[in-house]
Amino acid sequence: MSYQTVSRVINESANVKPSTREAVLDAISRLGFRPNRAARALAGGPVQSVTVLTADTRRHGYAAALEGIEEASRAAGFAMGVRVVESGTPSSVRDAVERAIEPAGALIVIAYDPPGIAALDAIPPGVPTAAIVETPSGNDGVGKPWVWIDDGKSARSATEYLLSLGHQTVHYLSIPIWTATRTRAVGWQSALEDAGAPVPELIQGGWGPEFGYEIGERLARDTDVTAMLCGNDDLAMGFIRAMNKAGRAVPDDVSVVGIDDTPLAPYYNPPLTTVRQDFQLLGRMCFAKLLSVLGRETDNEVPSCLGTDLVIRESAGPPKRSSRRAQSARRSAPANDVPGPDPGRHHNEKEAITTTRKENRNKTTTP
Amino acid sequence: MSYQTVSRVINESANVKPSTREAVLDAISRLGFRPNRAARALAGGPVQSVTVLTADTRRHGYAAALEGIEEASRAAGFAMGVRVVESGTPSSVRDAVERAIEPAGALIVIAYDPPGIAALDAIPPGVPTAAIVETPSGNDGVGKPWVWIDDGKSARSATEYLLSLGHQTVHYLSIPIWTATRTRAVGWQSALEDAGAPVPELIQGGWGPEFGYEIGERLARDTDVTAMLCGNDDLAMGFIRAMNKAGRAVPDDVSVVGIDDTPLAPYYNPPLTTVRQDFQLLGRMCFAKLLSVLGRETDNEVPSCLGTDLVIRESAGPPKRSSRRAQSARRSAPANDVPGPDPGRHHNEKEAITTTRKENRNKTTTP
DNA sequence: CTGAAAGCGCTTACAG
DNA sequence: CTGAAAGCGCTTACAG
Repeated sequence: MSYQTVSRVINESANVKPSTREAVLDAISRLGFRPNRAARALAGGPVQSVTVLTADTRRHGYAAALEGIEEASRAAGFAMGVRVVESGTPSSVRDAVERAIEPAGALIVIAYDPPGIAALDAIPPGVPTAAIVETPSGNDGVGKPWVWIDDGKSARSATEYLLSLGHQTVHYLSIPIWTATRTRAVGWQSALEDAGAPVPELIQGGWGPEFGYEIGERLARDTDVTAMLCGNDDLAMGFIRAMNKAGRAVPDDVSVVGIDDTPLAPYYNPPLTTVRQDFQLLGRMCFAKLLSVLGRETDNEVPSCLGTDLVIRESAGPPKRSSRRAQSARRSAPANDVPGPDPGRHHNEKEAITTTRKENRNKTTTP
Repeated sequence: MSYQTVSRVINESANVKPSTREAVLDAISRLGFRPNRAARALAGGPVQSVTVLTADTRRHGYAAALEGIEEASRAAGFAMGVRVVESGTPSSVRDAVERAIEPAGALIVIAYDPPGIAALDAIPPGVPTAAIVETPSGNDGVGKPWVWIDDGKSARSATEYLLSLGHQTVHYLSIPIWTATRTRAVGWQSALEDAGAPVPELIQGGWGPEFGYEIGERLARDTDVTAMLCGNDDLAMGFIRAMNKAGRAVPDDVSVVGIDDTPLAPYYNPPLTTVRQDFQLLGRMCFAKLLSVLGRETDNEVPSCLGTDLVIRESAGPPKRSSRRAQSARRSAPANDVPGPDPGRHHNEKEAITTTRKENRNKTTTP
């Protein structure tokens, strides 16, 4: 029973007599043997680890995706590394990529921002890679080991919901826009255009609540703003806080809808109406893509695009002081009948706390 | 110029002629040479990677610590892996530990919960390890490569602050208590005892806002509760939300103080008074401990214990309907003069948004 | 100061 | 089906 045979058993190669396989397996468990990853890697064994290249580890989408990747990779017996890429010169990005490749052999990159996109671009050919990206324009994503969330639809359905409540138009406070695709902005704008509503100027913010707060202060006295869609929940919370501070009530004076459905969204004051995006699942999908790149795909094709769901809570409602046009449109605004966290069923958080509601297509604004 | 010489240059061993060192260094940068980590590890080279064993990657303390570890490890040229340990049988924990050791050679464990504590216990001797732990009782922590936050002081200063506002006593909604030390609870209780205030029964919750919400609903009608200290900000936010839902105003009807100072705390409604605990710095300290375990310590001794700061915002104030004893104590309650996020300086978040205030020791309640 | 040697623990062809 | 051989890229003693 030589070492080579052990290797064969471990790597599940064919051509091992069942009885010797048994013997080896038995010895392995008896002795607590565990193969040395470094030696395997050196000898050219199969890749058993990923490192995730990302510009951030804390913001909702990133952290949740990381969690999903960790779960999936652990389930597959992979080790997972994390390496933060900072924005920098092309050569510093290349350096970061090299250092990420080296211990792992396979890469996942979260390409939501310039550092991430630069890192994805800098990966030398031949390195097994999967990526979480923003919605690719056109057919750019087909055939690539990429996954994304259909956030254009997120913005669209949130905008449509706000219009259906009777708002004359919907303002949009965006997360930073880097790519040419700007999917969320496009979803928002096209929803307005389809409804014949005026398209206000897009407001660019950052990722954190401080930007929402800052913009909120600036807009607090602007009564034209009755409905605000925010590019993520953090922006929405910062914005709501600024409104409250300025004495404007949410949703009575202004409706606010976020995007993401962060863990705190149901417990904000008021509970945040938002669009749920399941980044954790996205992370798992991305790892599945990587597995297929490595030639270890499961039977079924791994999907690339993940849908979203509008979650109606209490931060949006019909406009209070109706303008001329909103007035006539007010008739069928759906009642907001979801009063917040369900007391009795909090353990079953996902199901109990929120009411999910697929798109609401009642356009209430008339051209 | 043989390979051995290159190795010597890379590992900064002495005894290399300056001119050859130059030549090697030059060739390295010209050729973009990068040593293979697997081979180094195999050949018994120095450890250049850590894996972090943790039961969670998303909750504030964990995620922030992970971020700090990542930064510090990257700065030191280390690769960082993350492996989630679930609670399980001793043998499954041991297995997780083995799998974490193998690709890295060095370990950091976040031992805030049973899985983390079990993992720390299961590490075989000889494996370089540092840990983030709860405050050790007595002298248990001295000499060990452990770091912790002085959260007993967090709870104490928050309790003292609430008492100084004129509250007769302070209730405490705890995060889960696993260890015998229960530092936060002890800090709270001793602050009450020192002030001669009655000690209400401790309420045990979980980590997430849903527990705060649940307890809040249960206590909403209990007017004895005028001041609530929560074991973390998530609990505090859930609790406040339940109060508001039940028609009780914060801080007018009940004061709430959290612990942590999460990124959203300044933007909650109302902005949360809380005790800042810098887990990111704690993560960096922990990595420094690991470096010293590996014999690569910096000149200065790495500290083990990290202090905290009370951050006064708007969720706590003097009691409104004063009870007999609080009445007489009401005199010197400090005014709450921090109105929330500072509009003009939001980029400088840490400095601008909050007002930090070291312990406030005016005991206002008399025995 | 700098080569030549041996070995870290595995894997992949190659013989039997 | 299962050994013996060679090598992955480095490092650490050992000679010079």
